[in-house]
Amino acid sequence: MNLKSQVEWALHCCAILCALPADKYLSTKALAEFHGVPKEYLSKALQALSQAGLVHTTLGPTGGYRLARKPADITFLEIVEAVEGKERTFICNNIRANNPCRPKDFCDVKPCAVARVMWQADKAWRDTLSAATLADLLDTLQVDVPADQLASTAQWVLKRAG
Amino acid sequence: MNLKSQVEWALHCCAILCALPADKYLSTKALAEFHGVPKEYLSKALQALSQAGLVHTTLGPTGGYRLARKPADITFLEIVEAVEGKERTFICNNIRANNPCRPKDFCDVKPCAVARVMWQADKAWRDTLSAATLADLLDTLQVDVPADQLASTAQWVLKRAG
DNA sequence: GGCCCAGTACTCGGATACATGCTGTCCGAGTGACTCGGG
DNA sequence: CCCGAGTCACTCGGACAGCATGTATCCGAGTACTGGGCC
Repeated sequence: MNLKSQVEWALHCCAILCALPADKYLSTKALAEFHGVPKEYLSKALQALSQAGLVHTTLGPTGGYRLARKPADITFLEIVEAVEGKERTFICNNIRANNPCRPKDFCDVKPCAVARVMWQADKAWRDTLSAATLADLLDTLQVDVPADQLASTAQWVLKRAG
Repeated sequence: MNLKSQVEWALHCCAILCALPADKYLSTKALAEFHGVPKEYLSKALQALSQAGLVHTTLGPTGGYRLARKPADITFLEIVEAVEGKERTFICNNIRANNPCRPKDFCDVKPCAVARVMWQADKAWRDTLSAATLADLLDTLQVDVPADQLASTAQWVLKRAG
């Protein structure tokens, strides 16, 4: 049970898109070159972000992606769910129904007790992810990454933006 | 990114093993029939539990599995990790290293900021799972499941125990 | 009758096929900006 | 100089291999019960 690598790519791409002027777009090609990942496959992740309404896209030359909202209004959870789907990680097949001691017509009022615990953990995971926004990530990067590297990266983005 | 169905099976099997007298064992065959799952494949999950030291096993006609510890001393996390592995769900490939604006010999002191957030969520998930024990599950079942069904199930287990 | 021993039936455990889904690639359709020729 | 058709670059979406992992199955190794033979 691993998250797909597309999740990592999507998160990093969103971080880069934060450095983009409001009226500009950055293409899949630029994002793929920046991160050193296959362009065609990365586009799948970006399409998912687009369908989820997290990024805005335009066709043609100068086309590409930009964030649809402010970094403070986009959470990690939204990005992860856009790529991985919103389904819970634990799927309950209700195998308790196979219990031979159980009446055939027995009707459960509550979900399986095992599933409830697993879903509670799933919720804790999602709550943590929804508490972190892209703006928080940017703040962290301000501390972690040397200023000159941040500046040159921003310039690289600006140069490739259309 | 879904948990394997073996996780569900392992959890339910542990719940059933709780109803077992301390000196008895329950075979894979019995557990498989009880839950309506393939015997051979279920044995894989039980092997994982055995290797993790959560259950004790014996060979021979009266052989099978039983819990290695008291239900209050076995957490959901231990069972889940026994089957799914202890690795984090988010694996960081450090794609920030591919940033063209980054000095080639740059050495990171901290893990990637994106990964840190993802790992924090992963920790929240695991913390929730490690807070729930099999004893808690039994308490929940006492409330959810009719007493007669619990009793007949316990009797079924006793009958199949060797 | 009691004890020992070989056989048997049953169990776990590892090794082996099949299916599903992630990873990666390719190509065609559609769209917007740019270029260039004509008025 | 202005306008319009054509060209180009880019996105989007689907279709297609390759591979890893989950799913399912089979067979061998080992152990406890069982029945018979022997003392």
